[in-house]
Amino acid sequence: MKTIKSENTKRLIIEKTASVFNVNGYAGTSINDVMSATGLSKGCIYGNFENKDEIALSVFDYNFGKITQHMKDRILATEDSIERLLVYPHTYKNYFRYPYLQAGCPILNTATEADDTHPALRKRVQKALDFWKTSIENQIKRGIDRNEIKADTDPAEIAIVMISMIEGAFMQAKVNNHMTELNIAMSFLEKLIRNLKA
Amino acid sequence: MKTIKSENTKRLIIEKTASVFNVNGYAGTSINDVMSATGLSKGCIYGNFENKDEIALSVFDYNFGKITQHMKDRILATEDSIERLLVYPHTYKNYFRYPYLQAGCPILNTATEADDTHPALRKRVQKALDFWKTSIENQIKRGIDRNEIKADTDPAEIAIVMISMIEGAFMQAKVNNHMTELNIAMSFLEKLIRNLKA
DNA sequence: AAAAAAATAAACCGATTGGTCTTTTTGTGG
DNA sequence: CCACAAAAAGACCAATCGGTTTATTTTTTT
Repeated sequence: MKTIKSENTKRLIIEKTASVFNVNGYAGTSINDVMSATGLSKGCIYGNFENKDEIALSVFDYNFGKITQHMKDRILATEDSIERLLVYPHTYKNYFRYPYLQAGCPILNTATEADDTHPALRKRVQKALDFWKTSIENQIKRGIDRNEIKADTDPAEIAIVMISMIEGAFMQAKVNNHMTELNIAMSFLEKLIRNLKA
Repeated sequence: MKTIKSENTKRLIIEKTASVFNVNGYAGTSINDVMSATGLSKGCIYGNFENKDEIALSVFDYNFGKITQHMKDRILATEDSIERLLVYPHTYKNYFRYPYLQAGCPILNTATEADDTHPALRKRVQKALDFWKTSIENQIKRGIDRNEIKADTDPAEIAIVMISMIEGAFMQAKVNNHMTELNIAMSFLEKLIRNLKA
């Protein structure tokens, strides 16, 4: 019988280790790290999660959910399709403002680590990436329907290009620890998006 | 006194573990992995390398060197600046043909793992990334001088956009285990490059 | 307030980690 | 062919790994 308390600790573990996993990676994060991040004992952690995998999976969902929620809020704040697409470069240009992006993009981090080594985690990233791509495509289709975006725009192509540019530029920002490349890439992406205007 | 033999084993260790580190990452690769990949004993490995760090660093240099050499060869095979720039999307479109890219782009893999955790490795990635960016910039500048590329082209901007698109698209290819996104992104990049023509 | 159940703490487990040390093998110069 | 040094093998080390088990505490139910 699940109690409120156990759900609380479960959430606490996820929240407190969200950035730990994002920084150190799956292989780089030990149960000891989880213990010190949460202040909980090993027994407590294994009482709430089956194993390390389950924690990592939950943490990924949590991190991705945070970004998704943020994007959704920002996108729904405007009606114009072009403005909606611009939410992505705008957000990543100011990524340091968002705690769940400061440690790096969870998709990028998890993808590069899990692609060859962790099937379950990899599947999550695949789904997340597909969800993201579909969201962008839908916004573009909506824009075409509303005559705000050129009719000959290829939604899939633009979605892929947007994701590629964001993730690639983000990688450079993280490794260089400065925003120069990210800003330039995001400004370029903005130009590209504005060029889609009907 | 360094003998030829020791240099040979050192090279063997690097070559045999190059893909192992690229697949499993630094934290995910153990000395045991190095032993089974090389068929050598622990004593032998530690006789040739100070520690795991030194192996990882050497392996990164090796992997990056391989790609760099390949690009250099391909680029020097043509005189035209646009064609030279196109070498990048062409190569990554066919990355599966190149053993040192099959396990993933070492820059991307190392960057996402080392950015927050491994200063020495991170510095290597920074240098590699900077070298790559400068190379592209120089090709663009050369193209402008030769009147093959539009004079108002911003070399830094194009270099950053190219690297971002390649790395971001590559990440998607690896995590999805198919080429769709990579092909679309690289085709887009080709269009973008051809558009630079004076 | 007592009993039952759930949650947490902490001792404990075998396997594996990166790394060292000693022994054995191997290649080389006289 | 022998002596010597370099190189490789393998036993060994403490620390840490993910995970289990048992004991204790806290919460809930009666």
